[in-house]
Amino acid sequence: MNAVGKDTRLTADHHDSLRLWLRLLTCSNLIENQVRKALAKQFKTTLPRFDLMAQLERAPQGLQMGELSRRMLVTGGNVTGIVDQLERAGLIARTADPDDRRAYRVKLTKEGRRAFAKMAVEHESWIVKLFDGISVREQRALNESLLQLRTHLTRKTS
Amino acid sequence: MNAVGKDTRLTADHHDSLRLWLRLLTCSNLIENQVRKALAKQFKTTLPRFDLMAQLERAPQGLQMGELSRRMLVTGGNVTGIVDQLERAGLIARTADPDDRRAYRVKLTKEGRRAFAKMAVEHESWIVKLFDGISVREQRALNESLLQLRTHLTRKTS
DNA sequence: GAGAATTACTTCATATCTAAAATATTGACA
DNA sequence: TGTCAATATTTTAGATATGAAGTAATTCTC
Repeated sequence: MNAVGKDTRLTADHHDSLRLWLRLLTCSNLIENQVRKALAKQFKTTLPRFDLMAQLERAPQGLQMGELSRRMLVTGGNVTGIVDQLERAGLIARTADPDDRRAYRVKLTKEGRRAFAKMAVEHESWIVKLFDGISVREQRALNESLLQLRTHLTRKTS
Repeated sequence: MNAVGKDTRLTADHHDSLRLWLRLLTCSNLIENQVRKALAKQFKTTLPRFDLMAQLERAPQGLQMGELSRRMLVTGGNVTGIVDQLERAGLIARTADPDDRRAYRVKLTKEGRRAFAKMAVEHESWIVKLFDGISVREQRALNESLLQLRTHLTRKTS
């Protein structure tokens, strides 16, 4: 392949990456908007609050603020605000961390667990409905590709 | 397949959809965070501003506020705020729409076009770097899958 | 073991973002 | 042609977001 041919190919690849990123973002935003609207309508809550509760649900021993921040891919200041809101609503609680007096251990309250359980069932059904029509084979392929991409990005951006 | 078997399979599929969505969101957020930081560091600007300018770059005749809102997948009120900021910075301009006195036609200024051209080159190189290490074949496959998904979601959510 | 660097968290200023209400203009239609 | 729903935009209140600065506790290091 000559120099011009190579340049052309590289340029095309560049545009491929860009287009890939834009499509990824669009798909993500389309789903996010649907879920946000459904959460607001059916449960009077928001996506970040649901996300935070979902993180806690998977960690019954509780999570530190910093750990929540890392898992949710948002800054610490942001987590403070969301935790404040959920705590005010009685859905989660800050408990003292026995090993580190700087840190909290944030946990779901009993009411929080009950509320989340209800929302999680509905949430899953919304997602299933959104993907309904995409073949299981295609979904599995996408799932696998995105796992690879996530691994790649995590390594690259950490 | 008996009833129990079918239930099991359906449940597994449900979890597949959910996991697919979470991976999509994570990948999207990881890239978004990188791009946001790079835009802030190198160009003292933000992702929504860059996005809005990118939309205008592709539409030399200008776009109405509502059209920007639809293309960016955000609400109209949000667009008002971002346009205000960019206009204050002299990068875009609201011009009267000759056919509709309710509407503006938002356009890049000459300075806006110049500024965007510089940013776009860098932006593309960041994206290429982020995907560097994922094979071209894999990127194309993902690209194709996401196009399908986008089409599917657009139909489903409109 | 005292001082320095690090870590965990909050606070602050500012920029997005949404949903809903308000304003102005357009277009359809009886 | 007057009325009235629909459309284009802005404004408002409130919830997320970020980055940076501040406070408190821990850990590293000599």
